[in-house]
Amino acid sequence: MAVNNLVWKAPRKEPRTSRPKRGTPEQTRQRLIAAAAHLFNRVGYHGTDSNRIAKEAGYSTGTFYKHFKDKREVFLAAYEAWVTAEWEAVSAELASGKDPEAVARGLVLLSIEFHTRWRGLRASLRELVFSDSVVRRFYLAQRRRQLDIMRELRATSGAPARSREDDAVHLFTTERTFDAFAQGELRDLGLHRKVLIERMVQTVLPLLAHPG
Amino acid sequence: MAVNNLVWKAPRKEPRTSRPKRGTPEQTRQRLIAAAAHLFNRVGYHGTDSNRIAKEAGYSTGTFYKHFKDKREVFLAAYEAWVTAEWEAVSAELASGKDPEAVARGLVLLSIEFHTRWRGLRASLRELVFSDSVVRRFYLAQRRRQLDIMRELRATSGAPARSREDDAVHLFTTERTFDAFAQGELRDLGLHRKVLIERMVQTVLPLLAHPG
Amino acid sequence: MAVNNLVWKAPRKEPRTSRPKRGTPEQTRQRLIAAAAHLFNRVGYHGTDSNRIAKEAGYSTGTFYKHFKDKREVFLAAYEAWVTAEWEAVSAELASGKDPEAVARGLVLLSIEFHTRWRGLRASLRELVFSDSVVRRFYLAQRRRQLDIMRELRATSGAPARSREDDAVHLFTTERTFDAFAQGELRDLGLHRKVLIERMVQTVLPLLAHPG
Amino acid sequence: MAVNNLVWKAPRKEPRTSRPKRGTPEQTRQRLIAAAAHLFNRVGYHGTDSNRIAKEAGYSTGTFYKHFKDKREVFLAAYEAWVTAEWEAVSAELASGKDPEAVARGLVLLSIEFHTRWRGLRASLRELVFSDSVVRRFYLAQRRRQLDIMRELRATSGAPARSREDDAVHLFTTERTFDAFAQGELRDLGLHRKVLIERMVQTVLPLLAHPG
DNA sequence: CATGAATGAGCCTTCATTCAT
DNA sequence: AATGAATGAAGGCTCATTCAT
Repeated sequence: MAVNNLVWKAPRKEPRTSRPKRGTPEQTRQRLIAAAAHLFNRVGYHGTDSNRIAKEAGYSTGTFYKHFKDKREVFLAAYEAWVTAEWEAVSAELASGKDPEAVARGLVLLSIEFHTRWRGLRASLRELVFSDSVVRRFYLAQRRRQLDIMRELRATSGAPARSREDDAVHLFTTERTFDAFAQGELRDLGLHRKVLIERMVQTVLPLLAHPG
Repeated sequence: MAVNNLVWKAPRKEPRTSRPKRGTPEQTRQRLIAAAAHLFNRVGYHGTDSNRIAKEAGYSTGTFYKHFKDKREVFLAAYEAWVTAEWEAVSAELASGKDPEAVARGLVLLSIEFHTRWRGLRASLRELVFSDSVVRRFYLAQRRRQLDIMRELRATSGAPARSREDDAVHLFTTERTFDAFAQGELRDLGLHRKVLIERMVQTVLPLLAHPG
Repeated sequence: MAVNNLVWKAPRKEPRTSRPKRGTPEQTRQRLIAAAAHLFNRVGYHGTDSNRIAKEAGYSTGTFYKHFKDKREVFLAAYEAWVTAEWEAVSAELASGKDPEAVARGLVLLSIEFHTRWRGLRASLRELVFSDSVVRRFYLAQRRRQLDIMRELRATSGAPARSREDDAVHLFTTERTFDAFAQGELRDLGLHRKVLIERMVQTVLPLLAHPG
Repeated sequence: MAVNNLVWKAPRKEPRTSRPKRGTPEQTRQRLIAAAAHLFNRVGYHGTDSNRIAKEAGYSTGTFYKHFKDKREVFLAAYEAWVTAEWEAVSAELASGKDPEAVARGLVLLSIEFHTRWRGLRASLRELVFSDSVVRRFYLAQRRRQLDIMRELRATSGAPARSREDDAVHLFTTERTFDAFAQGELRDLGLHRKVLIERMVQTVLPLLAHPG
């Protein structure tokens, strides 16, 4: 429950293929974000062009710029939507009342799904964090928040305290591994999905479980 | 020492500024690669262009295209140079004869240094692996090689065998963590360098040490 | 009159300089074609570039590419506009009701005028027909049509039938001779315009006149 | 016999594929011309690059520019070589002592062969005549000469005098028709080679035959 | 004479963004 | 609020030509 107010903002589910016209500004905005996310995930940030986003959402070029200052702004909005959606899913899983291992497994599967769904965005994110200071600031804010949440989570679950550094390594590890799932590196590298999922479950478990 | 022939190709260190003229094609090529690496590391792959790389190396536009089909090709050459250099440094460290923990610490520090030196290249690499199938293939080849080497390494050192999946998680973890060092995320996230280095040393150690 | 539906498409005459803004796409397209024709006629296909065409039409670089895939595409559009305009003029002349010799003379003068107006385009056309297979296909389609029309024309006028080969030689002869007029070869070679026109009239006449 | 000194300059036959090195300057020059002609005929003037010509001839870039001021200069040299070779062949045919119709047929076949062998050069020629004043002057000089020769030819053969304009139309007709042979337009337009050759023979005959 | 590395003007094309309607 | 035509800076790449060796 505590987790719920960790979420920035209520998400809106939007179909991302239909071509609607005329709605509230907020609807328009959401449709544009959905279209942008869709394209970013298919061809990456640099492979997407803003006119295309508008068209894909069923709007004209100009409308796009009525709602977003520039391309980076949709990117951040899409990024935020993803983080929001993921944390909501995580909250739900944590509140599910299942036993720790089941929850850990649930979280792992959920993460894989999210990373897969948002893979293009993530692939671009890392470069933009490097090359674009605004994206960088935004990203770091999310990151700091995640570390805070993890600490809180452990406190809530009764798991033993860990250093912020350990939490960071945990985040880095899972992030990178889930990316590997999402990008299809596993198959390419001859790794077994099942085995790797098990490792991840064991990595996540200590965060949730009361000590032995 | 077995590791030595794991190295792809001898690297050439080259100055990267000044205004050279009339060199061997190989010299020119190396200067262009060095300039490209320099620029990629400063502003990322999408932040530079081939004309800029040529000028940075002290050559004109056309010279660049005498040596590389396109920007991607220098990128891959720079990437390869980095991988080569890193594996040479790793080999040297492994052959140093120091005790396992010292070697592990050496490897961690060395990795941090390399990741820092090549941070822009790495930041771009991840996106290109996603968006460019040629880069992807190249990257996967390197990756497969790294997993093979790790297995061999452990066999040589007498460390207990581990699944390929465990090795992969290890690579993912260190890769992402060293990136965090390189990109300066630590300071931004309020993490302590020393502590994190210690964690990494403990992560690397099992690869080198005899059990017990 | 049968000839009228041999015409591909209605032409649009458009001014070619000034600085237009906000037109219908079709207007813009026509202005670009007109500017392209103008430039091609002045400096040939290889003597211009798309940016220059756009500027000449009063638009910016990007606008050109909104309307044409590349330079070749405007070239073909301009070529088509010329063929269309010429056939319309030919139709009008044939429907004029004048006596055969007057019509023949009218056709010759008209052809000279058209070849002169479109000389640069024609000069480039021959090379492009050789070097560019798309232009070649387009050109051959026009040519085949011309041969068909000539046969039909003769049938209509009651002139005696001729082999397709004779028609082809006729086309080749007039084409090349009118080009010579257009390119100013006559003066350069010390030939008399009047005399040459007479020869051409005599060449065209058999196509129109009843025998005897 | 008069025809022989109508020829500008003795031709040199050169293999155009081998890659020889070191010879007299004249040999080098001829090899370069041969290579240039070969390339022009394959891909046209604008499709050929000077470095490629040099390489094809077995020389380096610089050598090319030692022998020719620029690309246009080799083009003109190749053009001249072709005209020379053709007139030599024509002379030989005229001096063969065959009856007029056989000679006319011989000339037609020979022309078709030459136009075919030099088709790319010819395709480019027309555009360059339009766009390049130097080429234009060169071309006109050849043309004037051809008209002079024709007049002389008729005088020699005893054929009836014709106006220079008629000769010009003759040249235009044959030139364009032979180009059509060379470029393969016949097949594309559904014309019969045999028939067309016969027409050409009949066109050429009046130049050679005594009246009556 | 010959070499071939180097030059750089110039053309082609894309795409983020603006603005008149 | 929405439209979409238009913009033009920014790259990508080629190729005729030069020049140091």
